[in-house]
Amino acid sequence: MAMVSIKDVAAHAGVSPGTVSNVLNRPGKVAPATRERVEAAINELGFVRHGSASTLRAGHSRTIGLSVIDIGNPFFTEVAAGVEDVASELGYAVILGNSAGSQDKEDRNLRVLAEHRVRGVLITPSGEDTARLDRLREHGISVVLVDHPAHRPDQCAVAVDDVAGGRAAVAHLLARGARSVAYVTGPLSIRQCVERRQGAEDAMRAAGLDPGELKVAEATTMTARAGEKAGGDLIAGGLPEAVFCANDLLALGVLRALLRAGVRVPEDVALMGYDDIDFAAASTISLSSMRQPTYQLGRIATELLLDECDNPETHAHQHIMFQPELVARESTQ
Amino acid sequence: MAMVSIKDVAAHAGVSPGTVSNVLNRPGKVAPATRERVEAAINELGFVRHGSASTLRAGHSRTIGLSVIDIGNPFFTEVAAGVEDVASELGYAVILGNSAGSQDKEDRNLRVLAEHRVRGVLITPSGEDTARLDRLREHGISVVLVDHPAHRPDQCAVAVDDVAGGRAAVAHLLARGARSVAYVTGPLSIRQCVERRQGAEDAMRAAGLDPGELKVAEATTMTARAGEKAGGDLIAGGLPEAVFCANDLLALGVLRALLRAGVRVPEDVALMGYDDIDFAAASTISLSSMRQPTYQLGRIATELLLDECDNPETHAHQHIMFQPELVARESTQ
DNA sequence: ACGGGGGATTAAAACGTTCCGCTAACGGGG
DNA sequence: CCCCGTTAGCGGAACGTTTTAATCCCCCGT
Repeated sequence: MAMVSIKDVAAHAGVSPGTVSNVLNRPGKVAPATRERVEAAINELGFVRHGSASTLRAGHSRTIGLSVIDIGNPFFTEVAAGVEDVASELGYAVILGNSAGSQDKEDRNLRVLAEHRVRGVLITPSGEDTARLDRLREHGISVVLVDHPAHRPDQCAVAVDDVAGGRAAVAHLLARGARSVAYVTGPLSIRQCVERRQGAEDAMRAAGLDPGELKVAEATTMTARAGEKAGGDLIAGGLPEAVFCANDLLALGVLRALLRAGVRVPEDVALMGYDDIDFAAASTISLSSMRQPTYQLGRIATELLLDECDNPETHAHQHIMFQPELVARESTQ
Repeated sequence: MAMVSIKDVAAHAGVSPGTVSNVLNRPGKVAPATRERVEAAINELGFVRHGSASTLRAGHSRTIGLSVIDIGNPFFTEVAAGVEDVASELGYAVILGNSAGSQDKEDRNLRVLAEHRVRGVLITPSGEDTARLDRLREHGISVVLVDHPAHRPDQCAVAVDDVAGGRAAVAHLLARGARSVAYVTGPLSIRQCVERRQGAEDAMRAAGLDPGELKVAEATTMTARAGEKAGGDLIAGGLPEAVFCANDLLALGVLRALLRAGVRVPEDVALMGYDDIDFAAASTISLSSMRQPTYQLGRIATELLLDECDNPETHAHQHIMFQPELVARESTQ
């Protein structure tokens, strides 16, 4: 519990506290001999800068917040890895918040972040309520949206084109010769699910089919278990020639249901997932999927955020929209 | 950027800053009428307490650190979910650090945590170097080990019995009639891998077999890709009757290699994983595995840590050792 | 009517750092 | 040898909160 402060270091090195601070923050400003002496004292005493004091005085911290919808989902995990890598490279700490889809929890998390006077927040919002984010901005906290398009022009956002993704996925299925397609989706309250459906319908239309014929099966959660159930329903209701799932977890569940029922994949039914999580390739019948630059999403969002924080005058807000990439594997031949 | 401080609130409510502080921290101490007036002022002005100032003065923060080895591994993700839930319930923020198996990175992360004067740290250490953790304790930061036995008595730790897990897994395989068993492991620098092997050997011994006959295949990483390669090697080198893998990712890879080669699972080869991640059950041939109370690991570790922080005088250090549970699925019949 | 007790509130001193304005010292050009 | 420019280092105020000791005020008992 030996709290050694900058003053102790100063005394030990025979300089003033201000000089120690300079060694810490602008080493170039201090004469080499003095610097060495101070550094020696720091090591000898085991001094660790008090971040809170620093934040208080300097007016800003080296901390960012990350608020995700489901830390259990490999998609967000990979985003978090990207965020953590960049933040750690630049000496920033990451405070993690898991909203678990609840706006209440998200609010609580944002409040904690505000109290910590984080430099900025990376968030995949749970809903479309932008007021809370604007409130953060009023407190001088930058906000970058992750996997979500921007609400407003003076804001950075990094997203992936879900409409294009849905379109490419279904176009791929149709190109294989499928004429009937089912869409297994998560809750349609989720923006991504809606936009992927929209893309799927676009693809039907482009192929001269009636988009109304896209058979939509809505699962209550986006898990393998829910996918298995949806797969069973599909079998009971008459199989289409191809199935497009809103994410890989659903697709793995559907795959399992089909194989159990003796349906051959892809011969009888072609199957596509979305996200290209690791397990898509590792599945026994490897799963075709739409790859998103997930890790990059996290990296770039963090880079934008820190640029906005560190260079507010030169920073240009950007709305980045990635294009997903089709990965064809066994499940679609 | 309207930084409204406790002083502004005080002025607006016609009280002193001290009273506002009391409303915030010991609402009971202040007369109801005054309290209401202050609360109204807080809402009206949109005041948010400055956590750093609070930390600086109070000498401790409402923040804990979480340092894991691989945030991409579903095991740690689930631990993190448990940690986050408890922390959030008690109003603590969680600073996330991903050591990615590198001691350097872990060191950097611990330094950041120390600077933030976190209340305590939850860590799954990358190696066996305990000095760094002791240094944290000297700075008054409590440390709780997660998925790792305690280094010392005056310390909490929450772990799972890996020797027992390895023993149960291989005993299960032997009980099915297997006489030859292979162990597909991650790097033997990882404690868990070593202990699971030890348990496996125990089980051989208990069944009257020579533990030296356990065929050990060491993969460089604990991923499905590495497992697939190991599976190929196994096939090339002559198949055992049963395979035990150090985690589920490896097992899924082995499974894929076997099925591709036309080996029937479990008829020709029985297969066991470890961790019981969600994808074990979702695999086409569902995978038998050793279930660990992963989420609970995170929850309980956090509860212990916060108890140690909040009730230092009554807190009793605990070394909790969970027993893993065998989950038999298709891959072992 | 007076003194005292106790609850509510205040004033002021920290906490450890940063940063700004100053001084002192030094060296080179005139 | 003086003056000026430059640079190193110092002193001290300020950041927003918590907390302790002191003050105020009201009311009760005598």
